[in-house]
Amino acid sequence: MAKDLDALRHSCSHVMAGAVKRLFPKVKLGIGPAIEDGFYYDFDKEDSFVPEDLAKIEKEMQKIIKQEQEFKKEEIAKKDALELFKKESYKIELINNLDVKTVSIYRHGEFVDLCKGPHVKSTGEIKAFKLLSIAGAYWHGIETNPMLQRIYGTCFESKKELDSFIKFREEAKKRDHRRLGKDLDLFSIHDEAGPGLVFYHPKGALLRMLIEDYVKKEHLRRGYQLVMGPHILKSDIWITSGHYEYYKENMYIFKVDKEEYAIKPMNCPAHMLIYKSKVRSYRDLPMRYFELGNVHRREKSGVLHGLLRVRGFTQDDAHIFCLPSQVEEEIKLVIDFVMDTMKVFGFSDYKIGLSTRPEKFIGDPKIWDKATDALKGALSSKGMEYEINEGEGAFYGPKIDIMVKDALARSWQCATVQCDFALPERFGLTYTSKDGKKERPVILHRVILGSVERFIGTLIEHYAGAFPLWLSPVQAVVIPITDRSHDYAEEIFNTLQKENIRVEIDKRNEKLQYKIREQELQKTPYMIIVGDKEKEAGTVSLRARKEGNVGVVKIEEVLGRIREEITDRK
RNA sequence: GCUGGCGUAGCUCAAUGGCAGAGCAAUGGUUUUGUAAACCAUAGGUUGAAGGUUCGACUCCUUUCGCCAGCUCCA
Repeated sequence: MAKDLDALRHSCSHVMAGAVKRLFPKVKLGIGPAIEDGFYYDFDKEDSFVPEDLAKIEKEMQKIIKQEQEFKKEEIAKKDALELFKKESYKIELINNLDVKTVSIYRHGEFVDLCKGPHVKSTGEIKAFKLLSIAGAYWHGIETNPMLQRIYGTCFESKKELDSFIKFREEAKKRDHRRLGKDLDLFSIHDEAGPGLVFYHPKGALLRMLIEDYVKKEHLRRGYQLVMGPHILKSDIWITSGHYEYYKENMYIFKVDKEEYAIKPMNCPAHMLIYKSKVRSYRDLPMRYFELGNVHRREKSGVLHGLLRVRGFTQDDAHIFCLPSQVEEEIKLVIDFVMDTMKVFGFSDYKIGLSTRPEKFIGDPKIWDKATDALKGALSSKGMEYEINEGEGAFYGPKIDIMVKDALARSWQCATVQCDFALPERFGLTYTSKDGKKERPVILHRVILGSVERFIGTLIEHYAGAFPLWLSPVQAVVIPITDRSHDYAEEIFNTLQKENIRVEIDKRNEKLQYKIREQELQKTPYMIIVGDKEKEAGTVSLRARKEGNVGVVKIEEVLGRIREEITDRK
């Protein structure tokens, strides 16, 4: 079924290109594939498309669809294709790069495109489509190539599916963490202080603390040791680590008293130095150093995105020093750790990628193969499905990436495990083996959440701001109805606070409805409403997020309910 | 960084070359309220910044900073 949908979308992209060609005959065609949520087509056009053009193009597409033009495939000789597309320089380039004698082309109406298909039978089969946006995109996705104009669209088998897709996008927009971050007063980012630098407001800082506390405890429980390094290190260290050569563009470097320092973009060197501070035995391994390491990277301005892509962030970073024979077992433990953690935070939708040796690499290819096999072995022993990203590994070792999907169905990398053959070499790390020889340990870099910032961003979108009770910055609000019940409300407030429940009291001179509305918008899990009746009977009126009015209960009941919900998380 | 769009009060937006405005929020009052927005009043602005065109610029032009949608890169 998915294949049919791809053909439909791909056909729709041809129809769009046909319409664009009719309206703007001078444009040159790039490529136009089906993608996960629809399709796009890249065009080279002198002046840029404007949003109004999308409506015009859609109208023209409707005409083509109405005419029920047949998609016709032809196999033609390469030289004939070169002649046919002689005005389409991008197509010429594609044809020249094909190592074949004949190429296939598809026609509908007057439009013809180099294409291997498949397509639907007729343009009339396209029932529900919509053009979504215009954006720039490099030819072949290479930064140094000319930038073409890409029109994104989507297409479904029915109007109903299209409508629900559009609706999903609107819903997703509402839970944008940047919007919710402001509405829920969690964090802010200030131009005047620097883009990509996050300020945590009291509720955001509390949320972060809760996450970090959990993560720290889990690491200690799983045999990691907590370490800490400084925020600035001399450039010499970055020369040793290789970052100075490979990563300088992204580093904040400065001079003090003729000595050059850099703000750390990564935590590795500190952990290397701690390892190196002593002679290590094979008996010590594996050693697992963990740090909530705050790093700064000068990311390109165009890539910054709320909390999901920032310039200063905190990684739940660990380096595992181990024997080559321990790699697979350690990776299995990391995968377990990741899966357990994702479950605790409520994520179930993720995708795993395994990146293999790139063209430029360091180390012995045999060790690479062994490490890659260890990664594969760990994944398959866990019965996990993964995609292989051929040649996408870092120059220093292969890696596993675990992506979590956000509300806009964008995948964000959270957890990653990377083998590293470079750093032990560069820092001259050794351990003494059984037979008394100096050997190199293998290093695994790994993060579980990835960056705390990014993780909070995805959490906000995942829960649409309605965090589970254990993560809610404010767990309950006591709302007195009139000032006659202020004393009683305070009594209740104190009772909850004594139980370590994060509670607030709203004594403002406002109507009950008004206060409730505000707390609903703040996604507060529990509202404890007290008026004359409750005061009289020694009860409270409980209102729960999602459920609405629960009714009149004893405060002990509320406490029990909250305690249970908090311990439920694991 | 690149392509395109956008930048007006704390927030959401209006004013298309001719007196910068509304709703919400804030503040002061009135109201003592029963499960998603009571009422009145007050205050709030070098229209992101700098320069230019013009009798006159939120509006047009240049530069710059930032944001947004993508591309490239990435935790």
